[in-house]
Amino acid sequence: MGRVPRVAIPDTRTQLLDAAEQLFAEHGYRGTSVRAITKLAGANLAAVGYHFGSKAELMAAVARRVIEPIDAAQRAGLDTLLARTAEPSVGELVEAFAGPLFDEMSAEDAGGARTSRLIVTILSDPAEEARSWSGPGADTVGERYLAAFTRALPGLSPEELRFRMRGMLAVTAVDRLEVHQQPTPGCAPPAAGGAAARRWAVTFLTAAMSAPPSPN
Amino acid sequence: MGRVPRVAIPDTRTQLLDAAEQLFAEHGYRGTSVRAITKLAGANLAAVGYHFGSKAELMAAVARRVIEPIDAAQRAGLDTLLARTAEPSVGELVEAFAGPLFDEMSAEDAGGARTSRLIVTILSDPAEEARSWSGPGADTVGERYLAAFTRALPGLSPEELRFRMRGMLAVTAVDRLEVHQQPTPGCAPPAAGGAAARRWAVTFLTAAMSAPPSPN
DNA sequence: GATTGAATCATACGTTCGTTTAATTCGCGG
DNA sequence: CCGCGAATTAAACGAACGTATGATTCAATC
Repeated sequence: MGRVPRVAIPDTRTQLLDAAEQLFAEHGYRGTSVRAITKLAGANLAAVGYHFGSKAELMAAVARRVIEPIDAAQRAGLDTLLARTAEPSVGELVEAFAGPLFDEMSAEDAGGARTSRLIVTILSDPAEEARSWSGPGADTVGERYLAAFTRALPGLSPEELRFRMRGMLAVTAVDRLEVHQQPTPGCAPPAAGGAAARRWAVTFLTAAMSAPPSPN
Repeated sequence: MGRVPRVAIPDTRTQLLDAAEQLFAEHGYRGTSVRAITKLAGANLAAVGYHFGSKAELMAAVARRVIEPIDAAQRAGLDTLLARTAEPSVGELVEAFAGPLFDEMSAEDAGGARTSRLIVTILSDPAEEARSWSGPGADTVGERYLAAFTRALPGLSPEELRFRMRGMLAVTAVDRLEVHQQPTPGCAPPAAGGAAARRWAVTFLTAAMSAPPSPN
């Protein structure tokens, strides 16, 4: 289906990816037109169709490019952790899981803001298309962390553990989201920046994950 | 600007609100057309313009109707808490704050799924319009809880406390979101339902909120 | 029974959307 | 110098969008 250029990697392609990443992050998938993307990229309107096939496939390519380094960092962090000890602590697992989400979304540069916004856009988009944007990679690394947390937190039911892991993702994603989108006039900006938020998140999430099981 | 009906409360109006709430929750604001809303409501295409003025004002009305009972329950919970003791515990504050978010979004009925989905839609919509949808009421009750948490958690910087309160909202909203939108084929459904999720959330969030301040 | 005004209706307007088509440009190997 | 294919371009397509308009229905009022 998707027409694929046969030989070289044109510069227009990456410029389209850059423009799409920025605009999708700022205005959402449906709020961004192909015309706006190609205009920002300095390309022709038909370039999206030529290089990616459709607007949806362009979004999928953008999502893959954004998620891949985060996924790799989470995977590597778990690998080094398991290479050192067979039973990592909850705090170490939280750090390895949530840390990359902050490293790739550093608040200092504009790219971090776009990344966090884009991830929330993907996670919260009601379209079924969005479910295929992230790809299967994120699931497998999630399953590995789930197994590691299961060993670190005996006595916790699988359902409650899944709830807590969803909470981890929610805290990192939504926090970064509001930081970047809301000037929040009545509130002083968090001048500390992304480094502080990363510490706060690890503290917050380690305590949350370490909580004893709920009484049933 | 917005034409307002002068005398009675027509049934069409609430049917439009119901249909809009459902469709906005399922497909997002931009993904829902006025035509789809009026068709589901069994009303004429022009009914939205007549009763609400525009699609955006309809969304604002839907958001107000959804958020108001949650806001009232949070306010009432804090009131009864403060009437009993001047210094509520962290766990009590978490229960009073996060509890209504689960009560209004009970997983058993379809309305709860719509509500949670809709709240996430509002929170994550990149449009500036969305910022005015929730109204100022949520801010004031949030400020009251912030003050109460400040007294319950001395030694925590205002910035870190704000981070943690954002985390509370994120956990409840996004958890409910994924529960309802993702069948997650490889995962058994959380048969326990909303009551268990509410206990899990209170446990999770109480531990998170009670964590000692991060080292700076 | 005529009048009034809220409510609903069919319909059209102008715009914007994603996609497609066909022509054109351009670099490079033959 | 020619031709070939990748890349880009201009232009148009049909569809769907939000909104506005004017006619029409209908129950309550005098």
